[in-house]
Amino acid sequence: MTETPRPQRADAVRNRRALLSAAADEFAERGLDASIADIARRAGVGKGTVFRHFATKDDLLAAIVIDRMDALNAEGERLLREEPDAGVALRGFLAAAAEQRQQRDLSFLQQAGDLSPEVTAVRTRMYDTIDKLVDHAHESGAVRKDVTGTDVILLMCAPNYVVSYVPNAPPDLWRRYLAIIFDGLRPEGAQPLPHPPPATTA
Amino acid sequence: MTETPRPQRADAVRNRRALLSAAADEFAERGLDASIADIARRAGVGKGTVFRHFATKDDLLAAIVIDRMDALNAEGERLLREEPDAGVALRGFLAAAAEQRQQRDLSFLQQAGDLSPEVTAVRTRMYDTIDKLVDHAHESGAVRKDVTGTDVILLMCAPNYVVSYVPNAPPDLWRRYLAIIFDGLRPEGAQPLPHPPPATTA
DNA sequence: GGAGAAAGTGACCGAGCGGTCCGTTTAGTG
DNA sequence: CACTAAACGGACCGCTCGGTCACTTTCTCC
Repeated sequence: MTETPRPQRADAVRNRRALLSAAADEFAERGLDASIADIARRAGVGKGTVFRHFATKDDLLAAIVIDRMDALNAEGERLLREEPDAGVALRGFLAAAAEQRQQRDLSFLQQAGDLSPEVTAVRTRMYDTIDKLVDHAHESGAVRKDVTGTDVILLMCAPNYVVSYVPNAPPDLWRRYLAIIFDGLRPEGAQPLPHPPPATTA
Repeated sequence: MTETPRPQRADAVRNRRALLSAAADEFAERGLDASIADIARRAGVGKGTVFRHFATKDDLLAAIVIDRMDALNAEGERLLREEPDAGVALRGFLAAAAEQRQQRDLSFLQQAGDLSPEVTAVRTRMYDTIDKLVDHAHESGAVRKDVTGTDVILLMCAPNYVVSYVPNAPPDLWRRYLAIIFDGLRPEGAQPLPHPPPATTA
């Protein structure tokens, strides 16, 4: 039943990879409204080629988002499996998220809404992983009980956001703000939170 | 020496006010790329009128930014004068900042860079006020010593940022995240910070 | 109420965008 | 090597945007 969809031509796979990489760079430098023309030029191909590989600009963006979220989720699952200290695991995940986004300024990723069912799927998977990390951290007492997985998802991107307003920020300044926020998550001396958590994000 | 620059006509001041209000609303709803044409329509004037009052779109934005930052700074100075508990004062200021930005979604304000010397001036004034609030909080022991004024400036907008990813968020959800972050600023049980603070933002 | 300056208006311009289309090039195959 | 389908390229289209300008309307003051 499975069709044999004639493998892609060599130049096509090469160009697709170049395009993905150029797009990530370009989005990183100019934000979400980097132009397709610039991306094409950076990848050394014509504009038409971009649309041959990705039907719309959003599809191109979705491909990048899926790639990164998948990698991040994999790291989360690895920590879940291999790191016995639940607090260290959660913090390690948050660090990985911040690092990935800092490496090439990928903060634009956050602005990407629901681009496609695939994006929604990989995001849901990642949210599940985060929920598990937070549950374990609750059980081990590393994180205050009134903080939910959704809270952590929301706070996850805050260090990068904060750092993005520092011109020429050193590449690991985010560690400072992650530390402050993580301290806010710890149970010691925590004040009761003034507002119920939001429902889980769809 | 002071010239007497013939006061503005009545319709001019009326339209200017309408324009500022319409622009704030429009920017709040559509972000920074709300179009001048839409703003003009909302204010009930022609497009040409917008440019009569504000030479460029950036000038219009700058006028709004100055307005809001000035108000916020005034509140900060009031707290400095009237609130004896330095911890309460700092927290009150952060709450005022979050509230102002939430009220009409003004998160776009953060994205506004250096639009004009006036913006830079009012921003510098506000930063001074924040520095004083933080200094007092240090002295009274309400805030950990290794957190600087610049840190607070950077973290100030994080609650709004976080909430902006919750669809149909209740209007004071920001309080939850301000509480978490503020807990991270308190000296009790704080872990040493892993990275030096950035230099004061110009 | 009338003169003149100030303010308002919307058609218009040029630039840049995402996306299309078709003639051309090129990788794979027997 | 020759042939074909896949992939490429870039001129082109329609649209929207910020900003301009010549003309009209409205306020203000005597």
